[in-house]
Amino acid sequence: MDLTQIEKKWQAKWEKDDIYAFDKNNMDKKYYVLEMFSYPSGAKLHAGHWFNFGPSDSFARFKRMQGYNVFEPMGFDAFGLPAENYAIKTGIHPQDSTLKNIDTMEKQLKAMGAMFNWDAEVVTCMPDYYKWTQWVFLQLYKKGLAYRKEAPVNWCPSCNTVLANEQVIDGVCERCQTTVIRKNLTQWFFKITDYAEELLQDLDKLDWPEKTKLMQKHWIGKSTGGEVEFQIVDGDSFRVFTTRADTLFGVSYVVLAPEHPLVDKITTSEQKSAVEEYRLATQKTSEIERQSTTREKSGVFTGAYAINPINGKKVPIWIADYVLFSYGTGAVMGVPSHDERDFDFANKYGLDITRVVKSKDGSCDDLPYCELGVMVNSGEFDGMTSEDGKLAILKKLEEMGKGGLKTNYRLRDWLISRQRYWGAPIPIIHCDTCGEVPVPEKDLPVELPYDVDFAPDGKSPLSKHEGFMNTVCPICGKPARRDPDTLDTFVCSSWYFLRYADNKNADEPFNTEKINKMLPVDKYIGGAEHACMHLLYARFITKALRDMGYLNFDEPFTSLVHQGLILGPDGYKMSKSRGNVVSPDEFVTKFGSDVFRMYLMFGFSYVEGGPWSDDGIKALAKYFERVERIIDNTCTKTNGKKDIGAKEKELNYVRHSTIKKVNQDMEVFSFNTAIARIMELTNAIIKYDGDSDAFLKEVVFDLIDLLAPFAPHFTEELNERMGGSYPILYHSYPVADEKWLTRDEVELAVQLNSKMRTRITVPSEMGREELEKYVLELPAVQEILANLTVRKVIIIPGRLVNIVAN
RNA sequence: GCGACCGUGGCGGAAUUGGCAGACGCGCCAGACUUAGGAUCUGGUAUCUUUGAUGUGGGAGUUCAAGUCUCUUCGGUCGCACCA
Repeated sequence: MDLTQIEKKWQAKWEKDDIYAFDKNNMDKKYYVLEMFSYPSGAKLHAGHWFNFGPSDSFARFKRMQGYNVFEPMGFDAFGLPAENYAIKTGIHPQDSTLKNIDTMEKQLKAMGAMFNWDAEVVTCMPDYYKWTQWVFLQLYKKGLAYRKEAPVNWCPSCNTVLANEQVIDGVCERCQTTVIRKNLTQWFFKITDYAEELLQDLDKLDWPEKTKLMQKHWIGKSTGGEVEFQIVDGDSFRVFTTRADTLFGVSYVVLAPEHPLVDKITTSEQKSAVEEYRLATQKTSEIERQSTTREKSGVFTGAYAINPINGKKVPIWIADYVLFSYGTGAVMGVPSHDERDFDFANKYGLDITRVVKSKDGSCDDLPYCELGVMVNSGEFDGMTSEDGKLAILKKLEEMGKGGLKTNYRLRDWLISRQRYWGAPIPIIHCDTCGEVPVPEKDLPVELPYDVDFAPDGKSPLSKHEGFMNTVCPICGKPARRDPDTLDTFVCSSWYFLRYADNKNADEPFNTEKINKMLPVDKYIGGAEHACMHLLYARFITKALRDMGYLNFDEPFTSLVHQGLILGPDGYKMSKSRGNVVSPDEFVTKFGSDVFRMYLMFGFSYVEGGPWSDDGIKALAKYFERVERIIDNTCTKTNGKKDIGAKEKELNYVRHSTIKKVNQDMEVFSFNTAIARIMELTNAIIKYDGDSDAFLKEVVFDLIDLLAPFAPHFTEELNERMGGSYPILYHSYPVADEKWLTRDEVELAVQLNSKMRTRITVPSEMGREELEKYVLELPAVQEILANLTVRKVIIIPGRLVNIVAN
């Protein structure tokens, strides 16, 4: 069979007959399968794209054959840095390269033969889409969930531009090797932290991989503790966050993050130069480095002192880079006796170390002692346990107006502005009179101009485009300037799954009633690298829109599956720079898309992925030929016998156990084992040498139906030869008949002291006692047990009998 | 550094969730058919000193029973907030 030929033939027919059409009137059985849309970076799809889309499409087909009304849309996440960098390098405009890439990728995706609903397509860089991305921004802005503040960015002093983290290699700019510093710029943020608690709580509702939920949980990073206010001698006050208020009496110094605004105010003239030098050095250090616990601690004394509110003790104020301004209050208290990090720090700089907690059983007297225990040297709190002491101290501080209980999250607000060209413009106008003014919704979209100089020179590219920048204030009508920044592409991708359901709507981003029926997504499929960012942002936007009444569900993705990564043949991630990118095209041309797709599904665990190898692909081509031979042989058989004898019974057992297993495996994306089962059924059909032709025909029909989601074109062709109804996609997926799954006899393993001794075959309905007696009386067992006393017999029905004896 | 995950034949990978380790396939070996074979079919294929013993990165533990649970150790992969 010429597979590439029949693929073209069936694709044309399927398109003509519109067999994938989603039935908007049958919402009761809707099933929304969504693969994370792709970024049109390279010109072509690589094997990894196929590994994402092929198997998940097979899953969608499986659901369709189970009778669901399947919606499987596709689109492109088209804004972003790579297109812009490519443009800077080559001069090709991001819009041109992106649209061209989308065009090629669409063609390739169509050639795959997936059941995508192309009429629902979404492309994020088109004005009819980003208009609504801007709308989302405005709604959050109105709700007080979007705001501006200063924030540090990676800055290359030589290129004069903001760098993405991935453009910073070992602390230097990837383009010019200049040391990258951290610089404060005014940036837009979304207040995702307002939803921290709900984002955390609702994880329990989700059918997601446990590890992903755990990662989000950690990312949100809830910790309950308290805040303590320290008064600076002759100055302001500041608060520290701590989870160990019970150690408050042991504070021997406090530390501010080097970026803390108070540092300038409090630093004494003698310490000025040392502090300045330290702050400059900190600018060059990344947060990941700063948090490293193995790195030697460093810090500088500011010359100022603060008062510990609990005991009035005067302690020095230091700055140190292990304190992050972005977490907690940007200040911590140093308790060397009960914290490893503080202990090292105090030893290095000769600070006091006072023990204030003892182990409960007096067993451990070493410092630092980081466990909970019993409080000592803590005045009125002596003798309290750490657990009680924490609360008691915080309660007292609260009475004094110097602190209290506080829950802290590691989650930070989402920085959404980018000083880049290739993104959705931020729909805000800055007016000298009226200040920050949102663009009226009727004026959306704020269109991204084409003729922009996006060479990096220290400013947002849009700020240099006078035609774009100059506008009038919607409130007072005076000349005003547009915001020159664009939105993070994660904003575009945090609501696209809503637009799919209503992508042609010109009046609103989506119709509430429509999406309430279509959403949430029933099965979301994509890479695990999105565990924290995209998946968290999409959850946040969904909840924010819900609170504004635009939709009525709490979570966007009910069930989530991560596919693994297909690595290059060398075992490394595929990348152009390594030159290990595997293109599917030559394999698709040679073997056909069905063979290629099924090879990906059979040769790798879907969740694990692994290094590419084309060793097994021929095997799948051969397998297709074997199946084709079976069909052709079966077609020539004509007798109508359906008698079920021993041979038929055996084949029927394999048939129904295969069906059962395949159905189970498909649900959990265990495609490789599903295919292995189908191969076993194939082998059993080949071995069958009975003469009940009509029965055999039934089994063969089941075989091609089972295969249909994996090899849609091939099975459609075979189905036609067999005279089955068209299209095979509308057949119902085989369902196991339990009555054929019980066998008359079962084989059991017989073990002595857990070691395999022999195997026996017994009637499957044999009871425990009868079985025990039977086994013990077997001559082979008698022989083994010659000089032994039986202590116990363990029977696992259908599996084994273990005789414990000595 | 922090967090998550993984480690099973020559290879890709299974193992009903604590119950016969190595399903299915590749590769390899032998045979059949053949002028021919990179086609097809049949059989074999964890290791060893093979009446038996050993074996799931290494070491310990729990259990009648451990690839699976616990501890420890080594190695690898992914994420860490401006790549998407």
